[in-house]
Amino acid sequence: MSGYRSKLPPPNSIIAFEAAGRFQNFTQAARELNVTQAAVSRQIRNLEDFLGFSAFERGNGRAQLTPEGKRLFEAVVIGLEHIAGTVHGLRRRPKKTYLTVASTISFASLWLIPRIANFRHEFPDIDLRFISSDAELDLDADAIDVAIRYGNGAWPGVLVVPLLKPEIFPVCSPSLVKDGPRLQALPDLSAHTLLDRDEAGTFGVSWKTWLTRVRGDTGHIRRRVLFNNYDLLIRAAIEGQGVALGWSPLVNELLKQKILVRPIVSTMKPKDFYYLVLPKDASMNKSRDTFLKWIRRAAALH
Amino acid sequence: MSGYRSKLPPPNSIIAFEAAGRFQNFTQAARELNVTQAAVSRQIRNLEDFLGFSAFERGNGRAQLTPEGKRLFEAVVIGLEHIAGTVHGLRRRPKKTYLTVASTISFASLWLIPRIANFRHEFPDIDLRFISSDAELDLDADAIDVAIRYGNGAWPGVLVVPLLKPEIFPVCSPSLVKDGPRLQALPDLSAHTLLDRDEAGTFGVSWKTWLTRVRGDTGHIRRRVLFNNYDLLIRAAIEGQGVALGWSPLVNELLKQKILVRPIVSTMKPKDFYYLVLPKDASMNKSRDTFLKWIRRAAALH
DNA sequence: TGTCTCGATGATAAAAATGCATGGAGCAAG
DNA sequence: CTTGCTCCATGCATTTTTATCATCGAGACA
Repeated sequence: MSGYRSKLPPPNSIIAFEAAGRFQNFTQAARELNVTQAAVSRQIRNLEDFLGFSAFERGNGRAQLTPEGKRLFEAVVIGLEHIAGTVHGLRRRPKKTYLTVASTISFASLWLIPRIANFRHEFPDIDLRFISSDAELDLDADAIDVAIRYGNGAWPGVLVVPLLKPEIFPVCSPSLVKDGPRLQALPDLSAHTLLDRDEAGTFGVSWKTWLTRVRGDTGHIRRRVLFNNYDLLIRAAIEGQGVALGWSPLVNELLKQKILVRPIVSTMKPKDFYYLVLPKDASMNKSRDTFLKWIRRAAALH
Repeated sequence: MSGYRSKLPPPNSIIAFEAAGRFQNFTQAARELNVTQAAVSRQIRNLEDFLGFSAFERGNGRAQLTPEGKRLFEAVVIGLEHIAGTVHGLRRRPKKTYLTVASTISFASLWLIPRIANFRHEFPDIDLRFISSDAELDLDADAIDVAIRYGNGAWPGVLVVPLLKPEIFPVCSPSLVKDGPRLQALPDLSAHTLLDRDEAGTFGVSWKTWLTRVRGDTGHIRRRVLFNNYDLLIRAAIEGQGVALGWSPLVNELLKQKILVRPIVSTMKPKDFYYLVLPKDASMNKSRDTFLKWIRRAAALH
């Protein structure tokens, strides 16, 4: 007996292979594994280098298991499952740790919450507590481990890491484009109801500001409806009540699912960012580091 | 289902754990895996961090599996064996590759050959061809992939990497020390037969040179026996026929096994090294890289 | 014919594994 | 009860491995 190092492909590649084989799709496997597609591609390549044959038949836009690949896949599933089952039975979960995450209401409801299921699933041992508030919170006083703030990053007494660069552009429901008045270029906005953020909102860009920045003047505005809550504003847009200003990271998912569309390509790129904000004395905290890694990756995928 | 990344310990640690569990000894496991004991120790630590319990009971100079560790070990063996068996059946061995290694006769017989079994075992797919010659060979003409040469490293047209720093000191058989004339300090050498290298040998240090360097003069020499082959010379020393000059990397193994001993601590450190010598156009060659990695590690362990 | 999606790949950056050197703990033998 | 072994742990530096980023090309779809 001489150890499995020489009898088995690189162990990491086996894990990647299992996921890739299950989905027969590297991209999906990558998503599950929380890595990029490129990483999976290379891992599979490593595996195949070791094996000396192709485990996947690439080609027509997909990756299908070859017959050998399939045999291997089945063995891997059985083997890993055997180990994983035992591990599961034996493993002593580390004490649940609590992690407090603060963000604005709109960011939480439109960006964070929709993605958080993935995090809970990946890291069931980390209990999250959310604080959503548009006021600027005191990290220490509220025992906040991580905050997400929009602004210029110049906050004293905290550590600051850029997370997302926003972009602001008109969005509306697909039905409005189809059935409502013409809406293809900036001047067409005059014929529409504009859903606007109540200026009382802390930050946020009003249509007036946006039009001034993008076209130079505001032009004629037929009707404005005001919301003091971006979440409600977007909901109104989804229902076809008018045209809203969509914030890129926040509405991306809705655009992707075609619940909202961008009738006009004009866009505005504010100087400010969404930042991750950490208490300055950020001591070693595994849960927090896990969360940070996760959220930065989630942000990279928009 | 969410992928084994979260259900299994770091995959590499599983491989290390299997070896460590099998030997119940990190040091031996490390040897098998071709890594240091430290590496194994850390891998086990990783595993245990994930598990949340100790897989080994350390303590009295050994590492014994805990009951949980044992359960896990059994599961791991079954799981890995299942995968490895299938891999074994499916794997297409890469075409055997031939690797030509040149060295001096003495280096080959005293250092390389004794260690090469390990290499063959680790990398059965690499076929080695040896060229042993004390003449300086032409790497290209003889299709040599790797040569080991002793000297100052100033060879034109080749790549040169230091491998071993030699040291030269008297050695003899243990019985000679016990039963022969007193042999504890330099002057005692006068009473002994000195086994010497025929000066015709390309390099090599004669007793005369050695004594001059170490003591200033040669003193009285009772009897010299000459060999034109270092291997034979060492063999004579082992049989108790006299005192030889041992070259540190070459006789280390014999010293370790107490087939030879060092009656006198005086030592001489020549300026020259054993070097690995590669053809300058060293194109990508996996077998060669594997061999280089192996030999450098072997050299690190003397 | 554009527009998508999917996988591959070269250049780098980030992360993990390893080596090295060293320390402490037990154990065995003088 | 000291000395010398062997064995595991660990801080620090380095090497090796992995992953990312940014692109590309190929096929699918409309």
